[in-house]
Amino acid sequence: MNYWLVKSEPSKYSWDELAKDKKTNWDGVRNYAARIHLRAMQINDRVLFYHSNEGVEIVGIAKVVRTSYPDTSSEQEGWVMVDLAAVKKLKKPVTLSQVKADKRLSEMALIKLSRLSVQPVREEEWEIIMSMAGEK
DNA sequence: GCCAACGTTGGC
DNA sequence: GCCAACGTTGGC
Repeated sequence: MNYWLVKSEPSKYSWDELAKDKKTNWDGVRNYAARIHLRAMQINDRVLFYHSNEGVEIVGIAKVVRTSYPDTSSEQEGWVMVDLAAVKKLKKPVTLSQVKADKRLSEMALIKLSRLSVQPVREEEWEIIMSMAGEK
């Protein structure tokens, strides 16, 4: 199983909306690096849900329920989306400043590639974040 | 193929 | 609202 992180501006699509919808198609990704990660996603991979701009924190866990398929929101060929389903809201959200403050997380794409909207998370990083979130 | 100009993302 | 970082575009 692989781990990922996706970003969303809560004013556009928040964790609460995903929790209410149960699942959603993760469309609108128009970045080549992000697309590579979308294509690599497998069913049941775990996905951290991050709120950018507002909150600036990891708020929940989602999972991949459908692997990549053509993004119908794009007029151009080639862009893809996946389907994500809500798994659970974190007991305690993990803020960007907490991630920045932990040396063990200093290699995270969230910090190093701050503009990448779909990014991989290492298993060690996942475990650290889970413990910060009070999930262990 | 280089690089300047420009647009977008996202933290603060 | 500002600005740094970075991706994309387009002229040469």
